[in-house]
Amino acid sequence: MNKVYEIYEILLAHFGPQEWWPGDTPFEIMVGAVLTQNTNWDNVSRAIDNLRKEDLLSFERLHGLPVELLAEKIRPAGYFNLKAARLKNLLNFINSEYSGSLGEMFADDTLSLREKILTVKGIGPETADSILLYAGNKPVFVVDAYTHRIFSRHDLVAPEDGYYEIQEYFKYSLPDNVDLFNEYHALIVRLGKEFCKKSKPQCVQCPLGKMDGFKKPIDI
DNA sequence: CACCAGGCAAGTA
DNA sequence: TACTTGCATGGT
Repeated sequence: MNKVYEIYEILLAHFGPQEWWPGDTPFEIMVGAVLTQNTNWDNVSRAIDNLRKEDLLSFERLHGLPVELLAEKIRPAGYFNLKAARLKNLLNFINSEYSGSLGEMFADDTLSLREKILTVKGIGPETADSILLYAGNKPVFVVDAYTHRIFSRHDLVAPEDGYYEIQEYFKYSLPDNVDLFNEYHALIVRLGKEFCKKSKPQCVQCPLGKMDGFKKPIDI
């Protein structure tokens, strides 16, 4: 039993299943993955509600919407001009490469699809992996700022480690399972929000605080 | 008032 | 290659 899996079990027991993005369409999940870049999900939710109200949550409707109007709809998500352009880039890519069909896109080989998505301007590693995991149900582990902060504070990865080093660490520590990757990332975000803030290094009530083999609780 | 939130790309040296 | 900066709304 390795520490990475051990932490997963502790978090699941402590928080319960997070049920991220349940019941939504892959298209809506993909849109959310772009809108949530460096942004609180509450704000993203408002933006998605604006799109839903006008029945714009489909490839055809969103692809046909001028970028200026799209920006206006997603204003609450922040960086709205930037994100409108990024969504357009992604939709144009799916249109030209997969005839606008997400089903066709996700039928592609996962690793080559990942490489192709990464060529879209505005889609980086975390957004690409979020789309693959949460919209496409592909076994790809998503690394985010919380993952880096939590696991480096617990001395399981180095502070200078980048996205791919951390992703490899998780990949080789866990079974290749979509549901596990889905739940684990959601649990990490939950833990980060509640116990591992950027400006508050001390995790007094942190559920990981009592584990053997860690230098926890983190003292500052 | 300051700081943060489920990043990314472009600019600088 | 390794930092730094712009992007922007809404909650605490």
